[in-house]
Amino acid sequence: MIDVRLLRTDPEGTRAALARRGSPELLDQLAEATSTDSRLREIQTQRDTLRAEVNDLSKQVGQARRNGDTAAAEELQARSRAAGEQEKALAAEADDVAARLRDLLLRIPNLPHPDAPDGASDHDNPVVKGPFLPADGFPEHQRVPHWETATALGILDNERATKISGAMFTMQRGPGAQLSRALCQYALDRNSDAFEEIRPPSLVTTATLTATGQLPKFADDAYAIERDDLWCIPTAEVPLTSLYGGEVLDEAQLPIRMMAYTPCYRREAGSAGRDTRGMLRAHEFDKVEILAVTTPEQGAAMLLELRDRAEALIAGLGLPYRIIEICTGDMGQSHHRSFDIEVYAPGCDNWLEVSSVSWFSDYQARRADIRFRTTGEKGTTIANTLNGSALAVPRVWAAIMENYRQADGSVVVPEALRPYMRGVEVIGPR
RNA sequence: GGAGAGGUGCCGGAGUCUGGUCGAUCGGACCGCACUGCUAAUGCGGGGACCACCUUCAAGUGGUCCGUGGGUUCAAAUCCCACCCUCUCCGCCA
Repeated sequence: MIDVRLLRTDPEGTRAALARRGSPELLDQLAEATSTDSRLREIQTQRDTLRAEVNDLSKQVGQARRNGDTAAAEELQARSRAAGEQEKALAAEADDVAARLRDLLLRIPNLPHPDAPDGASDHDNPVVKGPFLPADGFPEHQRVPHWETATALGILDNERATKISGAMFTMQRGPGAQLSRALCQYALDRNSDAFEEIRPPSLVTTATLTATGQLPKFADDAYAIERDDLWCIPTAEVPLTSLYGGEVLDEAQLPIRMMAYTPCYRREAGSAGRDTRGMLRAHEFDKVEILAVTTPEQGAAMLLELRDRAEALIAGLGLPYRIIEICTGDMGQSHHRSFDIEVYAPGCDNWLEVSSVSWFSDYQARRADIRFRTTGEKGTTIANTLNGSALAVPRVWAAIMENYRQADGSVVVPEALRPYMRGVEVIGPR
């Protein structure tokens, strides 16, 4: 959620910043929020005045009763009742207006960072690093889609996954299953120098899913467990961001760095029929997420730290990659500034998004109510949150199947993963 | 799932039966000052969060906050209802 005060103190700047996202309806919403906000404050002021009157009269009633002056007490009581009735009506209106304002604000996206590139869609995302490709290109034996290679090797069994759970579910077997786990372990181990490992719940409350921005706007993308009013997490970002929700931290604790491996659940509501083969898009997948809670000043540097860490993981696997920056027209609702790491998959002849690193400024932290206090100073400040996929397992798995495929159809295990593979160095036919 | 107990400020813990003088007793921690060669001890003083108004530096005024949300009342930490969470016992269970 953006700060309502911005609408009052810098309406022009706020409007200009949001205009960069390229959505005209958004500016209408903004105008509506602004007028709703001033209406709310007007009513609140009136309501508070009436409340003060009721409070004051009530005190006098108590006083009169103690003095045994029943007549005066009853007269005061009647006046207080009348004021109370007016107050009640105004309070109800204030609650209505406040609810409308909150709903509007929850749907207004974050302001893009001044340095975020302008653009209308994903076609305008500039490459900011790379591409890093092998000097002599890709040999013919790497031009095989991973699903063919992996199915032939008996390590991918999507047919049976579909039998068990339906379309868009995947299943890895044997060394393929080991490889998935190895990637998780690798990503966690490589960041354990600075990040606390968390094993959070995968089912969360509606409030938790609202804090990170998935609700109310994107309810269709998430799996709901209605009977228990819980939701399956689409990413570890959701529980980790809310971990300190509702708390006031000490500035000295910041930045806080956390990481988690979790399964991720996505309905992929808008993507039916897309990427149906292989491992590129599934309702359930594994991911290691890295996340930070910082002061506003620490945000910019942390964004680069997370990006560097995500990049190091991909580079450490010897995969061809590039880094793109997300332009204003392609940014997610909560994003302030954001980078994607893409790996090249020669078999699909596609750049695969394997990591997305984002700075949310105080947008999520305001929803989650994460604040910090500076020692010796009054009041609190809303924190900043950032996160990045350290490693999205299935797409990296797929990229390995294609980039490490040998002429005989076997797949070499990248050096960095071998410690986790029980001695398997090459995945051959089973 | 059943029975019982409980949820109050940074922490501990009163207040709830008997509604008003309770944003809240007391203690600890913390901060400031005094005392002390330094520490400790002691003494004195100070506290939160959030919203609006007013100034917009400081201060001030009003409102809200005693798990959450409703209700009763002139007035609710206190009475009523629902829900959430914690603890103990029972049941079930990897």
